Amino acid sequence: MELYHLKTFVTVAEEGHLTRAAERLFTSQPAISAHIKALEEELGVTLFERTPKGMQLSPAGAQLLAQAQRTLAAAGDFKLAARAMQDELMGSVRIGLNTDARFLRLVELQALLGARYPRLEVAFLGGSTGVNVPNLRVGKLDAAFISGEGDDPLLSSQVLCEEELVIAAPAGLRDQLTACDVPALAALPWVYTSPDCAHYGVMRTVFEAHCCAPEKVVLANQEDALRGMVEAGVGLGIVRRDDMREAVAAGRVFIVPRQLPTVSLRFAWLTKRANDPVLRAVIEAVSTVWQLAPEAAREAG
Amino acid sequence: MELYHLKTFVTVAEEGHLTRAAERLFTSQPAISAHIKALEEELGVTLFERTPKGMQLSPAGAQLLAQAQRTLAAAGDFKLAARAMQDELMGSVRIGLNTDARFLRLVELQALLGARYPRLEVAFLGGSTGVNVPNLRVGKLDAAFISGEGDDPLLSSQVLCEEELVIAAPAGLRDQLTACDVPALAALPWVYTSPDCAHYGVMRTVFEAHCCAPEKVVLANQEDALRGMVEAGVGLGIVRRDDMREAVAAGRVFIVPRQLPTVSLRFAWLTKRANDPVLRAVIEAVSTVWQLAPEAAREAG
DNA sequence: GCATGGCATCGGAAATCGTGATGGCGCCGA
DNA sequence: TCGGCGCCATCACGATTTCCGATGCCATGC
Repeated sequence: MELYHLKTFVTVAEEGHLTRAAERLFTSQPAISAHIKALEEELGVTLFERTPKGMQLSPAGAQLLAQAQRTLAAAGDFKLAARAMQDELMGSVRIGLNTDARFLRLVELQALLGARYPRLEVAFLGGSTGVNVPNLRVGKLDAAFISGEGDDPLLSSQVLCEEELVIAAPAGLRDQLTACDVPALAALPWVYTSPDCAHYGVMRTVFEAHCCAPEKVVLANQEDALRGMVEAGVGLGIVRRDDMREAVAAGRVFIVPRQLPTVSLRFAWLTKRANDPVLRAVIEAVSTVWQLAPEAAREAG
Repeated sequence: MELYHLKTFVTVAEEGHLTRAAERLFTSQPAISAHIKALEEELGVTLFERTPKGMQLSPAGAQLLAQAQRTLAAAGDFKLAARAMQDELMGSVRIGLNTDARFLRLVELQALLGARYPRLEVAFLGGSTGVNVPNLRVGKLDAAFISGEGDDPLLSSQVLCEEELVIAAPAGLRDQLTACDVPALAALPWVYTSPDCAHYGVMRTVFEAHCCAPEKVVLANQEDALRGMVEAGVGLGIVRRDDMREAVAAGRVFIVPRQLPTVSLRFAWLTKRANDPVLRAVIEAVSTVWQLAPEAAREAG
């Protein structure tokens, strides 16, 4: 028993004639005659009384008609639902964060994704560059914001902006900071990040160029934790300039006048998953939010 | 899109492998691969993600799975319902009556039909032999009780019993009925029936044999009406003997001691509909109630 | 009595479906 | 690192099903 049997059954019941039903179904009368016959034989029930005027539903056929229509309706719903979602992007995407939401423009990204793809489930998972990269590799994340060069061979990424880094110092240390040369800075207490963070690389670069190492006091893996400690007077730290504006204006912190190399904020994903339409949509949305041309996406070095 | 596509879809979703699904469906792996492919192409939706471990439902496929199962369930219900009623007698039958229910053993007949065929709708429609026969011919009745010879060429019938008829007279006429010869009877007032009633034929036969005609007073088409009029003293009438026992015992009526020919009570139907299973079942039930051998059914003369 | 309209049946053509073999692709263990 | 393995996609061919046109039968209506 197949759907076309049921379709024929219902049509014949509605039309009352094999001939008319055949016209409505764009086929021949013998064909639907065979459909009805096959259905009746399979079910062991005579569905119609054959009269000289046409096909009249038997009592059993009348009872079964409703269920046949229900079945066809269910099939129609199925098809309709499928058609409705044929172009719609579905699924879920897990995006790793490496810094605060405002800087990453998450609200705008979420708004854009929500408007374009209402059935897409987006999860923003807090973290850091250091944890995001391995999570990408093992599939715990689908995409992530990272800072640095993006030189992982398995990852692709696009640059969103250059982060301007500065050395921030607590106001309480201003007296000890008469000279701003590197060795003097190294002698002061530092709040440092984990080695897998791009800021750590910047710090290391600066000090290694002068063959000295900073005085490490405490490790803060999370950016806001590091910033809080700097503001609280624990020590110096490397932060994004715009992240410190408020504290600088309030006088709790000052910026050491020394130029640092910038690091790239990137949006990264597993190269081999680049063809996933969900991923492509997210990348496209990120590009839009950061006002990049779509071709700005580039393979990782 | 056919049911087997949906069946394959659901099975693959449940098994997670084309190969296993193929085993469960007793077919080959390329076959169901083609099913899935055809379904996906028709719907424009990828239902599965192909992984090295097998087939994993895509988000769209997961959403559609439930509706596919609903459709299959509806189809299964349809089949089940059909199978359940494949041997069960259904439909409706209209049976014409020509006399009182007790004499026709309607309670027993109804009980038997109800027990054997719970889905059969039975309608007993009051009437008389005279109206039942044309109603049978035009299809207003499916079967009927009639009295007489059943010589209609379109009808078949079986004899249920012989009705013993008597001439009943009101007690008030006893004085005038000293002689019981036919001419004397003809001179008395008669309650007569319509010409299409078998009793009328009996009356006519009796009087025509003696070349005289009864004094007609009033026509009573319905048996109980005739009986009531006889009891009320309106005139003589021809009735079934056992129908008058009560009135005779009560002294309201007496029986004229004259032998009358009997008429046959028959159960009749349209010959060309004799193969209708519903009709056959009803005929069989009537035979049972009247304790006839099934082969007692005979063609009309 | 003939024309009409309805369904059932039949034989051949056409499309469909199923099968077995084959190939590509990841994964895993040696 | 390299076969072996499991899995799915594809192909060509054979078998089955399906469809069509023609025909026949039957009941009805004019």
